Amino acid sequence: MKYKSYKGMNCSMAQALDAIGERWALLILREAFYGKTRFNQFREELGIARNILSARLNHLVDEGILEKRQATETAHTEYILTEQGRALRTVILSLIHWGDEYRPNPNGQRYEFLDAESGEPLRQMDIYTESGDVVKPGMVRIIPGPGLGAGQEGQPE
Amino acid sequence: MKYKSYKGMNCSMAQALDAIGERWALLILREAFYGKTRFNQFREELGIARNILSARLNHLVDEGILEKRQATETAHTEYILTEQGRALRTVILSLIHWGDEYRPNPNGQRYEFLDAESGEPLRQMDIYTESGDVVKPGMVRIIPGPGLGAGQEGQPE
DNA sequence: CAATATGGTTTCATTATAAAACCATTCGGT
DNA sequence: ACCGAATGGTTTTATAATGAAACCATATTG
Repeated sequence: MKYKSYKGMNCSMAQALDAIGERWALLILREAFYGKTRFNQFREELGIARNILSARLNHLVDEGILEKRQATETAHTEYILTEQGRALRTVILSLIHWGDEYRPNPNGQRYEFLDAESGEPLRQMDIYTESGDVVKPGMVRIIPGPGLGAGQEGQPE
Repeated sequence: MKYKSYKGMNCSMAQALDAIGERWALLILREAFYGKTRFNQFREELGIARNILSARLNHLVDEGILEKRQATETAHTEYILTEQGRALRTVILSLIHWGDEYRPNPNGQRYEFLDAESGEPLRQMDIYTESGDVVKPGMVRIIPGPGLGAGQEGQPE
């Protein structure tokens, strides 16, 4: 793969987008998050071309985000989220919340989300300090870390 | 526009990805989040081709995610996050956190994030119930909402 | 044993991206 | 007034990714 890859940027977000930034990848992962596991489930739900779906699933398996399994007995293939894949839930839910807010479906939300244990609804995704206060938009301060060559300073939004 | 656009899926996450899912878009928005505002700042920081950067900036302006301004006096152009754009901070920070965790930069993080008011570091992005409990991976329950159902199943095209 | 389900791969036309060249305006100095 | 650099683009042209359709190989079902 030569066209893509933001490699050479030693930046973790670019690496993240190398793993999941291709067209369809996040929608596939959303379906996985919703519990879909099979090739044809993804295909039918998303209307994605077979060859592209195949390429994406292989890529996500290579990246360690999905795991490919042969279901015993029934002998069909399953694609299951790994721990890395499940860790993308914050990305997925942030996107869904943003879309619900700024690009809403005229018929209302397709799904609603609850805590499986308590049955409580979820909070909107937000940014918190370690002591639990909400950080307001524009109030994130960005400071250089060890991975940056000394000098440049990031500014608040 | 035939290649892009996940239209026809009446799903807010697909709409979100139509707005910000193209190659480079999220990296541009990250730079905007970091305080960059100018064409050449984006270009130099990201190494993106001028024509593509131009196309992306125009698209993000059309989507209402960036606002284009003529800086008074100095007469240079500025691209500023709108409220919609700032609301993508949860998406951006989720991606950065995931990348830091699973695709770390060998030299360490490029930036660290603090609450501008208290100076406190930020929590890892996570999912919370309305009463403030963390929802563990795999413990989100997804139930059908009003947008699902009646004669509209993700009919592609 | 034929039909169907499943999970693909191959081919080819279309579309997006990247690099480089070119362009127009403004600004700062002499 | 003139020169050169800075800024913010647009226009080519080659290459790479995508999408649709056709094809294929096993398994299972009836």
